[in-house]
Amino acid sequence: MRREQDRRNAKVNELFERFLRDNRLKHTAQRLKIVQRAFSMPKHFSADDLYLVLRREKTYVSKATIYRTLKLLVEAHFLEELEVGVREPKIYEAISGREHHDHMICLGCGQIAEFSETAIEKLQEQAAKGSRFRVLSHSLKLFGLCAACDDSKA
Amino acid sequence: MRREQDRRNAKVNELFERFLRDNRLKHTAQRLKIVQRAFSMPKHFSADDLYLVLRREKTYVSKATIYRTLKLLVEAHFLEELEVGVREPKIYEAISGREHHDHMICLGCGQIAEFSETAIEKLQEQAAKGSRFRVLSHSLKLFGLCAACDDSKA
DNA sequence: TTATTTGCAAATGTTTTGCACACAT
DNA sequence: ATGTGTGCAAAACATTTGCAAATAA
Repeated sequence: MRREQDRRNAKVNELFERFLRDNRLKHTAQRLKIVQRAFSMPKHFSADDLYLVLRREKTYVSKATIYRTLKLLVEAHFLEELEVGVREPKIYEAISGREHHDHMICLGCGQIAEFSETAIEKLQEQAAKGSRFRVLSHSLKLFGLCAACDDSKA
Repeated sequence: MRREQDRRNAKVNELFERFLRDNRLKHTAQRLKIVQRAFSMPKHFSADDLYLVLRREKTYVSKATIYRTLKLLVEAHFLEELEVGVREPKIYEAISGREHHDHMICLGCGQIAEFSETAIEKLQEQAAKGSRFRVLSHSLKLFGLCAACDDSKA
């Protein structure tokens, strides 16, 4: 579905340009490259993954700029940030209108799978309400073994 | 309830000494001090908090030893480790036979409150089972504003 | 023109580690 | 005696930041 991918890219570009305009930010070659690639990366990637991909295709953008731009994209809700472990790099994923979801992280191979349970969300809200806590965001991660790693360990 | 606290300390000391014996680890002054204080700290503390408390009471233990011992205590299930943010220090809390619980972290004041919902746990298991994922542990954090911070912002 | 943005190198801050010495067993 | 544990300083390492040069508006 190359056509499909192209359409999505065009859409992202358009949204991003509007975002820049609206916030009086500058439209630079680096920012555009970063956004484009961020949306054609594997579902989960780190700042360094992106840096390396760009550089492999001869697009030299400094890491500082990668970090600054990813942060920008998270604030603008183009990307979501996922903390997998304290000393590990942050993982990013494109949002593109998808609903929030949670993650299952395999301790064997590092693979990250997604799931969502609106019922869980409801219970969270309920628990928070009990302490008059206003939930702004949440993070639910299951750590364990994916089917493949579990089998190979059996 | 000073009496109560003393009893708990005695119990922890006993359990810890058994743990050391069972694992053929050495019974050192530093380890004992660290464990004692870890169990009489505020509910949530960082390695550095503990380091500073010890040092205030003239117990000089190196940070390296604090870190090594806290790691040991987590492995031995005396303490649990809580990741509040990627670039923030890890937070520890004593377990002492309590059940697992989740956390609500106030973005205003940093306060950490606890809650637990067995219903959520059940739903997690269910979601995981769908992908043949074996859950070994999980982390659920709600980020938002505690009642006080929410009010002061209104 | 001028306020942003970039790239570089240096700083950050928590945690880990190598190594020589000290110490529990 | 000898294998562990400790303290120190240095390393690790993802991310951030100061600053001067480059560039979009």
